[in-house]
Amino acid sequence: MVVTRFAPSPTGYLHIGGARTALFNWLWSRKKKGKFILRIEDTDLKRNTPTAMQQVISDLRWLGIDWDEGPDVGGPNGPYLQSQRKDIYEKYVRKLIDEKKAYYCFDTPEELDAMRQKATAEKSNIVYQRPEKFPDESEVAKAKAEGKSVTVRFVMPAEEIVVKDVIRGEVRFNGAELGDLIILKSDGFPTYNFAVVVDDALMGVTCIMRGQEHLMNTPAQQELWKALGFGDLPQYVHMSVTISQTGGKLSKRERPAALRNVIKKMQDIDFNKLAEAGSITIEQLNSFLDGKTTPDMPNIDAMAKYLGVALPEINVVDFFRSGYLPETMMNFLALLGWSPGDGREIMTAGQLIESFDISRLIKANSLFDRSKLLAFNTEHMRMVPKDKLIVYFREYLKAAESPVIKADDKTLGRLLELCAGARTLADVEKKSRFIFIDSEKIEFDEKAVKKVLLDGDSLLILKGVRDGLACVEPFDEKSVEQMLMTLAQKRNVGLGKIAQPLRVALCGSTISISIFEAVCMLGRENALARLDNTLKKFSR
RNA sequence: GCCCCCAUCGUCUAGUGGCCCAGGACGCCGGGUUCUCAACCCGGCAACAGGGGUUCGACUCCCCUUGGGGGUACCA
Repeated sequence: MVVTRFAPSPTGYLHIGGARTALFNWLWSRKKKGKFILRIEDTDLKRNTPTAMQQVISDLRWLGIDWDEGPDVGGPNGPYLQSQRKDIYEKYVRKLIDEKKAYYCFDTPEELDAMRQKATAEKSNIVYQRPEKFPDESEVAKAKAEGKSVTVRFVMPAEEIVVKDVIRGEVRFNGAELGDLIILKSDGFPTYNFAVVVDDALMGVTCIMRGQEHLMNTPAQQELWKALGFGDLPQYVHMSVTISQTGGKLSKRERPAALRNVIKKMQDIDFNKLAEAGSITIEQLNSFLDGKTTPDMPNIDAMAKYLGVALPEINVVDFFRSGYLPETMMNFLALLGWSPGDGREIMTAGQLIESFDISRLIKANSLFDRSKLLAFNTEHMRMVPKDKLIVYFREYLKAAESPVIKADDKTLGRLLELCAGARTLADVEKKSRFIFIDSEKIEFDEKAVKKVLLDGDSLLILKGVRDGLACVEPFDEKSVEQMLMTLAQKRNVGLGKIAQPLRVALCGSTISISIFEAVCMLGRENALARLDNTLKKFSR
């Protein structure tokens, strides 16, 4: 049976690279009717965020990924939080020490740092010098009593280590250059490289699919696996990584970096107000602008909101907030480094599972291209069943705190219909929100007013439109359209000359849903009042 | 510095020695349709990083160069 896993460390929201790794593991387990495990790698106490695990879980669920074993659903191989498996790791560390495959060390971080610096200065490779004789238990007890830090290192065989990778074939490493890695930290927790091996083996993982940034860790993990006597090695699959448009691995750093660039390019920023908006001090802001420190994501987001700039989406939630569908994300991510081979691109989860195969994973890194993502979303907006789309839309509106949320499901459905061909849920919201806000709160786009409202005899035309709307019967989309068409014919102008001024008069901008339908949704009274308002406001 | 991985249109990719003067998709450009935006329809531009081999024949195999990415932690 194929058993795959996704093992994030809970440091924040799930970002797009992690989501892709999770997705491939999930697809493969589903395709092979095997198991998919979610494990949380939280052995670094310093880095863990208390809410991060929940964020990762909800992001995965939003994407449509489920798991057979995990911290929230349980399973026979738990616990699924590494921080709760300390005793298990200790047992295996003990085993290695007893077999002389691992040994105690008493170096302080400062000493190790000095060794590294010396090596860098000499431009030589840093390999830990294994002692002639391994410290025994009495020495350990003594060191502990003296308050020295105690770690455990694995004895790396000084020979060629060949890793068989599904994507890359045989990759050769020199064990002597790898050196003895620490497997148990002085705080008693295992290091990543050790914990992964123990957990993957104990949880029965047969296929390890992860980013190529882990390829260098693999020879050590493989040797550890063998030294621990865990039997058949798992399949290793080191996928290409997703790189960002600015170059480099797609990472959380991109959002702060983008904000920093925006701030530097902008003129007349009140830095005090900006810091206040971001809930940070002016010193912290300056330090951030100098590239020395990075505020937390909520502070970054708050500042971006204050400046009215859109930061590049990096985390799964960013895409949700920008109005993308989970179907889109899954589909698009799956096509980064993989393709079904028959030219199909737009696919449902079912189709992805059906056609997925690790043998078709490609070696080269790929760039995350937002304009193609937008095109994918446009397709999925069309494909998702209407009732499901309404649910998504409502979730989006809620998160965006949009006034459109006041609408009932029927209206939401109608709005979605009217916006057939829209690229994102955000577009639908933008085109319809004017219907749900008070007339006094309509914001007029300066350009639109100048170009459409104050152009020619638009205001005069609007007076005619007003009279027409006042008496058109019945007050429905058809009749309104008919009335406006007749008006256009009478004045011998195109419909655009009538509809555009009306649009700007009612919604303040040149972009909205069908204006005939919008008029009806507003209702006669409302529409007339808003029209009067506008007329009064812009008539000289 | 050292180690590892990678290299087809701007981007995602198809391509496993002849089917390829390289196919699809997004984007872009031109045109059409339209009450706006989007969508839609028609047409167009656009790539095998460079240099050596191997072979009757290389996008496909080998080597070098260049370029890109990753790693080099008591992070994961």
